[in-house]
Amino acid sequence: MNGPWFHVDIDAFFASVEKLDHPELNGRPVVVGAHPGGRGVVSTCSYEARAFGIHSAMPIGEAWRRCPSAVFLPVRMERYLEISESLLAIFRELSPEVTRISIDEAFLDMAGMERLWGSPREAAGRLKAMVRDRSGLTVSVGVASNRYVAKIASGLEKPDGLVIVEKGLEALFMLGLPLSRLWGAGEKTQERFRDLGILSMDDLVAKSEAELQRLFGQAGGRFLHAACRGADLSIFEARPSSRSISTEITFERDLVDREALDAALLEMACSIFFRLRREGGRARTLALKLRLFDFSTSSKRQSRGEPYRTSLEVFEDAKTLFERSWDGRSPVRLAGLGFSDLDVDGAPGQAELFREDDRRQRFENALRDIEDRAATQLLPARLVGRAIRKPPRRPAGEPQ
DNA sequence: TCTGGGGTCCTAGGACCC
DNA sequence: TCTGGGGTCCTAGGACCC
Ligand SMILES: [Mg+2]
Repeated sequence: MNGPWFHVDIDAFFASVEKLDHPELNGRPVVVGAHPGGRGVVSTCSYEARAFGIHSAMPIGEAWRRCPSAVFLPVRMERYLEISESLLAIFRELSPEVTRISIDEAFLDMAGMERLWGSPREAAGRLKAMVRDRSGLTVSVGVASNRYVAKIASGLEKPDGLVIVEKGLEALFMLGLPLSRLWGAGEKTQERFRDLGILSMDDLVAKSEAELQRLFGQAGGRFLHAACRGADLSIFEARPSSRSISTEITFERDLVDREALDAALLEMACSIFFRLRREGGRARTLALKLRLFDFSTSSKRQSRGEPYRTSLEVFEDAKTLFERSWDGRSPVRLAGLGFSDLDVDGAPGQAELFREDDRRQRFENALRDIEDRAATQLLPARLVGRAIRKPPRRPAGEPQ
């Protein structure tokens, strides 16, 4: 934890990749996200689109209204992952200690790298040049003595930014920022700040940790007390393994038909179970999420004594949870299903699994590979064709 | 304008045990 | 008999991030 730490953030990542793959889009507003006219939001958009007030998480319909001439494209996650990997490889040329924290962000521990790459400014310049020359993308870099401050710094001069915070100046750096730059304090917390008359970083710094804990809870208060003075509570510490697996789908139209809902449950049960298997994990807790026509959202979960062994077991419990959750009448906007208590340690357990005389089990283990290759959905005949698929998309690159 | 999908972590209350 | 406290597990909901 000595630093300096680099936080590297790829600029307008998904939209930039689309421009790389479709150079004719250069200079045009590009919106990557849901199908315009359907239900969903903007995932990422180019800076030209941002000039129209479009931003991530905006309902796609509003983005459309703001700029009908923008190019609307679907998310091509596999492609972005591929590019993301190649950038990570570049980062690893600069430092052996690279931690990816999302598809377009990573921390580089640059401690002791001065001899190799010169000052942080020189190293960052080199990093940006390598990325630009080899991928055509630009990144924004934040440099600081801890990860929290580096993360905030990288966001200040996007795109193609570089902000360096000298060691010892972290608190001063934070004091110069509006509260909205406080990573980890989102909409609700900003609202509470206003209600409490906390209008600037100075106001927050003036509060004692005990006071902040009284106002924002034990963990929240501790976090805010540290964050506003540029101290790092190791919130970006590498996590050992994933703790949940889930999937959810917002239907193009609200559903009331039980068979169609069952088909969705089955599809989701298969999906999360296969992902669980692929990751070599075990789970004993299943959670169902429902969002109704009025956007009211609820969840129900249920634990059992032994880990799930087949997707059929998952499906059966999913139906039980669903019956306990749904009134049978209210149109359902979204259904989701997930495992919330992954146990990866005692995980693979393949020997044990194969010892059991469970034909369905073996069948599914075998199908795991097929699923990997073909992403085939496995459905009982009764439900085949009933699964809820989003309508086919328009060809990529077509302006709407 | 009409609100995605994938996650992480925290809180709080009740059950149960020591 | 009553009270307190702590730990763990479970469940529901919420805030937040990309
Ligand atoms: Mg980014």
